[in-house]
Amino acid sequence: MSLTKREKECLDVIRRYIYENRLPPTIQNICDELGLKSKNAGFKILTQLENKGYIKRNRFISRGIELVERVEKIGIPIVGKITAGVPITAEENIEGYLSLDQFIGDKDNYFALRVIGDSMVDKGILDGDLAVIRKQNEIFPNQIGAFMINGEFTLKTFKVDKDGRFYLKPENASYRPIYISDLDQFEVKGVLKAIIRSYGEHNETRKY
Amino acid sequence: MSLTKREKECLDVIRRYIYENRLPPTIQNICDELGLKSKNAGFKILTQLENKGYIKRNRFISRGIELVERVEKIGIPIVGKITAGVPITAEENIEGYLSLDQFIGDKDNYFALRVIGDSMVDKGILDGDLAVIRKQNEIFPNQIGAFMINGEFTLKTFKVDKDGRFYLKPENASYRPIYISDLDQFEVKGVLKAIIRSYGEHNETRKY
DNA sequence: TATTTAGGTGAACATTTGTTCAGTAGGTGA
DNA sequence: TCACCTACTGAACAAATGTTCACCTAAATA
Repeated sequence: MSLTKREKECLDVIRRYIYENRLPPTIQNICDELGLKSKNAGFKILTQLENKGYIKRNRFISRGIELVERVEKIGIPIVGKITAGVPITAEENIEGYLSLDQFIGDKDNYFALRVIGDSMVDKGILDGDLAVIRKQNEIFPNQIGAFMINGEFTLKTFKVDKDGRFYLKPENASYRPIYISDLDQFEVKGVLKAIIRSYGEHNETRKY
Repeated sequence: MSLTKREKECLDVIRRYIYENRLPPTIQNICDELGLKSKNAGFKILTQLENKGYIKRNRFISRGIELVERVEKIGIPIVGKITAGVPITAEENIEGYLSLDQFIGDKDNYFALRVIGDSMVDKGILDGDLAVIRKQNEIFPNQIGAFMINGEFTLKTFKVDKDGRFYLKPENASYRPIYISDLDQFEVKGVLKAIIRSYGEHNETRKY
């Protein structure tokens, strides 16, 4: 069932509140955020969201709101295709959200990136993996990081050769290192902090 | 600073409440669990836990309790060394906890396993990775699973050869497949659902 | 012995919270 | 035109919530 504009706004408020406070909002909190003067207005929207299956409510406890959607939506943003020039965590780049409480404390400094291609397989990073990146503009040699080079976004190992030249090393023998010259537009976007890989359903018929 | 018995009990109650309800408890909730008749008793314990740095409190909102410890403790258990014969998720096997809200709903059916060795590197599973396993006693061919064979716990790909014989395939050319005979004590413990790898700190000196 | 500390009870309180009832106003479709 | 929906306001209320004050008790400590 589809959401009205107001219901969607309400859902966003709930998501954001949980993200920021690590616990669900009260009805009053929601009303404040939506600019509603009567708690009843918020109460009704919640009931609608519940009926449409977007939230679950525990009527016996305060703040008893639970998002039915995968809680991925509450955590750090998963960046899909990166649009060059646009800030990484801009809305249009976000594929979903990942909740990894390990990173509690400075969640804002993280984002996740869907790995495309096999250029890092030798380090056990496969196509489709989720790379959790901590935003930073500097990086140590031999660290794996996320880089923007000539408008392209990429995950590689940062290296410095004996002559002090920088290059990005794909961890796959069939790819060549990318040397960075002064002519290149180059930017360190962050450093790899974790890899998360999900295994889906089986593809066979008989179970044992 | 160390905890008194009661403080530790209180902390456990908070952890469990969050785990079960996905939001922090009220003071009353805590008192109920601890068998306290006066909210003041719980209030005081919370203040002590706060002073000792085990929780943070937001005094402006209800349920404003936040665990300071890594929230890893609230999620699914991370199994370290497995003691043969002992249930996998028995206390002595548990290395820590992992919070991965992706698995919300049936968290109880998951555990995480620290990967030891390089027997699965060809599938991008490295030494030290965390393998998230869903408990089940059956598995499809070609799925990666956790198995107990002759008292040893292992993560391998489950295979059936053309003659219908079962074997566990290490994903590393230097290891040999393990055929399962009727003489072997063999058990399927679960199926691999995710791999999580954390990257620690740098090991270089100069940052760029 | 006197005092501190952990661990309570019990009552009181101002707010917050969830909820219900009774309305209002604009827009849409029959 | 009428009914209906979305989207509110406003008032009321019982219960829950966080907090404070006064006081109790057993065990450890000075």
